[in-house]
Amino acid sequence: MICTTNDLSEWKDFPKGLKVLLLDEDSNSAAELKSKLEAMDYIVYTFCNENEALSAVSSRPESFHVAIVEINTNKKNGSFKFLETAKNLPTILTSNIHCISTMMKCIALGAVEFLKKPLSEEKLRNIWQHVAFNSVGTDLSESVKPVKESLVSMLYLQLENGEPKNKDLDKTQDASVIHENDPEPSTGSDKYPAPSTPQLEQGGRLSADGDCQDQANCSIEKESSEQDGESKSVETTSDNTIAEVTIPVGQPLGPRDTMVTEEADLVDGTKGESTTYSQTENGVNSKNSQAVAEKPSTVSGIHSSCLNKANRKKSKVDWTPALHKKFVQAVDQLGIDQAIPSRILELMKVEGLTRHNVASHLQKYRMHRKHILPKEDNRRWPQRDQTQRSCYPHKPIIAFPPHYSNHDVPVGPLYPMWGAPSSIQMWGSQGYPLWQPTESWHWKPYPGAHADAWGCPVMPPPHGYSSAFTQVSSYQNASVFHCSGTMDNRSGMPQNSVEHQPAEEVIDKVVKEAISKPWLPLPLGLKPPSTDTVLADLSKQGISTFPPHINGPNSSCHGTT
DNA sequence: CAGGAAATAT
DNA sequence: GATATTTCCT
Repeated sequence: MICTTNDLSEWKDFPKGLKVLLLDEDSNSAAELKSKLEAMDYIVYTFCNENEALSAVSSRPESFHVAIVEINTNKKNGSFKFLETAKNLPTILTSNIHCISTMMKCIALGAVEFLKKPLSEEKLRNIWQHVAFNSVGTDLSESVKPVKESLVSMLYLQLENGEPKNKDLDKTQDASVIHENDPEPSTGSDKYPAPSTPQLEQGGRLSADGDCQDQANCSIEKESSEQDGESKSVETTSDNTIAEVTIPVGQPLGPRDTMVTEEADLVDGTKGESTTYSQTENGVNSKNSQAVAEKPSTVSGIHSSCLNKANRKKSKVDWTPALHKKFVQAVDQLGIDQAIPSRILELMKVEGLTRHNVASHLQKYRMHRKHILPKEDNRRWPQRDQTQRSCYPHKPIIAFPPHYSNHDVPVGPLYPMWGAPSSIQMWGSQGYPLWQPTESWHWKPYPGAHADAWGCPVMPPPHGYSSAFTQVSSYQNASVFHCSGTMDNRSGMPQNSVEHQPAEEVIDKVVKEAISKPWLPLPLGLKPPSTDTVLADLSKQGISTFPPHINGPNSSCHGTT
């Protein structure tokens, strides 16, 4: 959608050189596809045998930029295996079968797209979008470099193309910009801290609007104003790469890959400089390339690969759900009382983030907690719906807790999902855990996982309980279908605040995990039962004594590490 | 200098 | 109006 047909036609020769691995057991189909792809200048490597394809991928991963795998009814597993094995290779699945669940599964397993056959030129033409142009730390990035560059120049060519006369204008402005902010040319990558990890974030889409001319004329003033000497933070930079720069970095931190991307800013201020922190769950490659340079227009990046630096002046931290999650986890871990900006910052380990950023976020976070939670509490307790929401279906675990009105502390988080009575619903039915709520952080990440981010359990117990959230998410990703069951409404069920309970297995697993690893934070949404509650519970079950270790996480874990 | 709250800016 | 940044006070 970002690219119009026109754009594409102008780029017609763009994908030239992009290497496509084609796996299709039907040689006819394969041949046909191959020729189509080749007609578009893709370089196609055909495989009719999955194992061969896989070995090719593993032996020379850099040889493929994207894979197109066809799956047929009888041998679905094959492609799943491919997906699972060739994780680093953006894989597009194609098939005659158009089964939503299969599609979902494929996506959940990491496929970047599912195309139904027949594959039209139109469909094929865009496959390059899935190439991880910015994927650093992968061989891929290297091999794709030429393509990337090609794309870049293509982009600018096109721009100039559209409006030759602007070129001058651009140049002029651009030049000034560069001079101002760019004391020293060349790649300044080393100067700035790189983000923390490699990820497979896909390159953003380049939107080249023919209209950019308009903006080309826009004024570019802000540039002059400041270049804070203490560049505040987020400066990532890698050398070339036009509009969007994604920096890889250090070591893989498992699920907490974090990356920072920097958008090129548009002089016109439309979407000024902005930095986006985002992370990907490691599980499936998430391909939410949100960071997209709106319009490369004015500040043509072409003249300035140095744009990076020019950019790095003032960037705005975008508290994406992922980033926020990290934040929350950090706060959790520290405990509400220990949660101070500097510590949180440390825990988050997000390159480029500053203490100020965190402080600011924390401020807001606290505010929300104070205002939102109390209300929720009052609203919720008086009702009798805890019963089924409870993790312990057999009985309401907690009697009505006294309403602690204010201190944001004591109030045990309510049950599974507090909060957002209705808002959560929306995503309760989603089927694509991969989707990322792009906007506000009212994001409700995943169904069943928890509710409002703010309302999260970052509570009193010094040892937060949220990290497991990640796990929950993963589980859910793994079982994309579980939610289907949510739909069927058991008649009698009062539509309690939260009906979309995750699949039981998921809950089980999480609970089990929580039980077996008491030292880990509880999953969001799970509330440690109070000691009293537990005792009462046990006694009702005829158990009057209990081993010491059973003591509630709640009351005892004050491990002030 | 850091944390936190309030004022500003976008 | 919300959210992020900056400023100011402690």
